[in-house]
Amino acid sequence: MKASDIQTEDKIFEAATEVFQEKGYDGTRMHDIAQKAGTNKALLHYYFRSKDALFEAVFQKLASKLFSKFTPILSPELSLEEKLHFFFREHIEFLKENPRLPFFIINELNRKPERIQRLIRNIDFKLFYKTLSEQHGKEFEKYDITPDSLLQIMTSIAAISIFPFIGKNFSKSLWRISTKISTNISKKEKNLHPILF
Amino acid sequence: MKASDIQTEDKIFEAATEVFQEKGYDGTRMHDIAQKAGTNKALLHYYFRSKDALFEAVFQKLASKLFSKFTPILSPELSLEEKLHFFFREHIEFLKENPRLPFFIINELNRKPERIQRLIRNIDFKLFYKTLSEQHGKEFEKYDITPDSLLQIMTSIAAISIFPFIGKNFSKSLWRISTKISTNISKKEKNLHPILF
DNA sequence: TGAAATATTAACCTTATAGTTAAATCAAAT
DNA sequence: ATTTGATTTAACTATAAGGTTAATATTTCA
Repeated sequence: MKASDIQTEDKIFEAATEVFQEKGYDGTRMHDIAQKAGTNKALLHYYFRSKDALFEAVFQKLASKLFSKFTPILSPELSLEEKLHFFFREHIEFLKENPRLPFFIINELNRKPERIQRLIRNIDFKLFYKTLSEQHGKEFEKYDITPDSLLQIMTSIAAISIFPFIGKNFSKSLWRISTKISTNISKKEKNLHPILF
Repeated sequence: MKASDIQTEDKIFEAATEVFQEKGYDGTRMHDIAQKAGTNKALLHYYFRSKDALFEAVFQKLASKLFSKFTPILSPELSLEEKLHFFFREHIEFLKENPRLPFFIINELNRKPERIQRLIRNIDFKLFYKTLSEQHGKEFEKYDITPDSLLQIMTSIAAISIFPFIGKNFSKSLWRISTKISTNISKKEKNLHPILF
């Protein structure tokens, strides 16, 4: 095995990771990945057999990378409040470094809904809720949190932290304009479209 | 001009609307649209010249359809609280009927960021904030809402209402499993993956 | 070293897809 | 009914994209 072996395979994998995240499966060209990796198409097939297989490898890696960030929620050392703080701090920090990741995952889960089953199969929700209940039962009662509302609450928390990254380009543009409001004098106050968002 | 004129063009447009929303630009095949519309490819080009042109028409229609839902926010007749109620009720109702719309818009805004400029160009944010201030100035002061935090708050509101639809397939699966928790006895409490979401 | 295993390249193949064309059909007005 | 212009169809073209192959280069290790 030569020294550049793993390097080349890694280069391809990294390039694929970038391009797939950026363009999605349908928008990605094998040629583009090869170019980004500094090699040629044939090598992608040499190492990964097909576009599907390469994509699968990238997806699995990225999905577990994202989902592993949720581990601390089951940690017995943290209070509910600490977990919330931890979640927002760590998770948003992570998303800053991987801004395209949530959108990518959601997009591909939508393109191939079968994936979801495979991802979720491994979760034992009963055990999950039981564990949380044992750790935070009193807090749950205090806040009237049931299995159903827990899921709702967590969805909202996820929404607030993830959404700005999903609509990043859009938010950024809005932000840029909105900051101008404080400093700029409006030049013309004519036609306002009824578009907010 | 014959009677079936508008009908055929409309059929194509509707089919295109469905397929583009479902698969995105890259994932859409002209052939599929033609089939769904009950015609053939050549007709798509006859009426809409190119895939790009057809897509552009669909996108513009859908974008204005979505954005027009935000109009009531500037209505002088409603209080801030009424607007919030109105927003959640109407907007979520609308999303129930067009579940793929937000994802579609975000996806395509990301694929062609230039679109954002064109969409946002028409918004006079200064006037927008001024109008809202005049209508709800006291409430804004009371809640310490500034131009910046207003945008943050609206992003969070949008996030909570839109996100469940964006991650719909995923949420649905989670929900289905989570409701089982209440009724089912766990068969095996073995391997729990550290995956939450 | 030199044979075997592994890596790399360029040229080629096949299929899928956007787009075209030219002929056929149809509706309506003269 | 004939002409005219719009509509529809099927067959075709060009190209882009995924994938293959066979020849060449490089590394490893007996």
